[in-house]
Amino acid sequence: MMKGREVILGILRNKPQTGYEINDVLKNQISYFYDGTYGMIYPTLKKLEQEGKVVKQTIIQADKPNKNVFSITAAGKKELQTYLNSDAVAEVFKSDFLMKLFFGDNLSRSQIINLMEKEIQLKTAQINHLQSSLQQWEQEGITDSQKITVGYGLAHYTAVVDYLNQQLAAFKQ
Amino acid sequence: MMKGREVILGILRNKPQTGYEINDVLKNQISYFYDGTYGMIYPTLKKLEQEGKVVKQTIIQADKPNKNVFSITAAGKKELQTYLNSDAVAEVFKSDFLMKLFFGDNLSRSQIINLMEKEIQLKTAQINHLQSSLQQWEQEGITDSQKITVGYGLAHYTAVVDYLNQQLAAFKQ
DNA sequence: ACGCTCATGTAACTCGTTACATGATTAA
DNA sequence: TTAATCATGTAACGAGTTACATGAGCGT
Repeated sequence: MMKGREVILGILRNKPQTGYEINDVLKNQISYFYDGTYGMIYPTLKKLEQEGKVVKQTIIQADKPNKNVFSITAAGKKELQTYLNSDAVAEVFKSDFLMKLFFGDNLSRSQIINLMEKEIQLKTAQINHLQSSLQQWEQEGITDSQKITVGYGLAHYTAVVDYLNQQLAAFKQ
Repeated sequence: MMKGREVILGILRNKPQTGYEINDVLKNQISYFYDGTYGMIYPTLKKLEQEGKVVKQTIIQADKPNKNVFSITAAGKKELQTYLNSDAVAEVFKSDFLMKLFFGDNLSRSQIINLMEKEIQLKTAQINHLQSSLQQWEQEGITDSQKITVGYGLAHYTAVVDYLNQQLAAFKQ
């Protein structure tokens, strides 16, 4: 399974960026299949720099905090490519919602309904997020493969929302 | 997000079981939304025992290795219930496949096709696994909520397999 | 002979999380 | 005056992974 370092190398593959900007990409562009935090980003960039996989350039700014822009090196590109060429391993999926449903023998009827309704809300919000992101990327440029990843996310989320709505209706009767 | 200890307490909630049997449940019944290994199971059982959340009973067997059967205690049930009553947090989803598709600008056409075909195979196998498990559980007894979790998994997998087949066909043209 | 099922565990390690720590500018 | 945006980092901790270690019985 991919690690933070590979994700960061992937994000830097075409364009030098700061840790702050990397966080933005994580949150807005690939949050569907990966999530990371600053506590991972900065230490990983430091390590990649020490290994010569990325190089840092400090930019002094007057009205904003200074920033460190990282670019991928040839060694970094090589590591990324090696990862990209390796076999994809099975996804990781952990669901608190399903866990609660599965083990919640003695949850009340209303608790189960509440659980399902909240899950539907969460997923609906994620669908909206993906859809609005897609519109933005289409303007900025997105590859066909990248479009497939977004479509994959939408297919997944809409399927489970439809399923849950249907089950919820049946459950309420 | 749920942790191994909560999953184990959930598995033991109705029936005392050994670490070996817990592993079986993880692999066959809830692998869709959780995965764990012996390296997590045994240390966690040990810790839960020290905390008085489970109790161990050793059973001497003649023709097989001895086994340690763990039962949940009142304290364990309380912890499980507290977890079950807490708000469900967003699922964790990490996909090596989507990562490779997203960052694979310079993968060849055939590599992309290969990636998608393997993903379809993997997911199809998981659909078959879920379906055959469902049949078995229906004989052994499964609650309505548990049936919903399996249906959720099937809805998810079939949606993405359909989507990928469709995209693959378009991509190949 | 070979591999599967049953059965339990530890030690080292890795990766990432959470919380902490700082601080200026700008828009509402 | 309050929150958001821009911007970077560390330290302690937690949870789980991987690899190792052992071994009998049963079916083909």
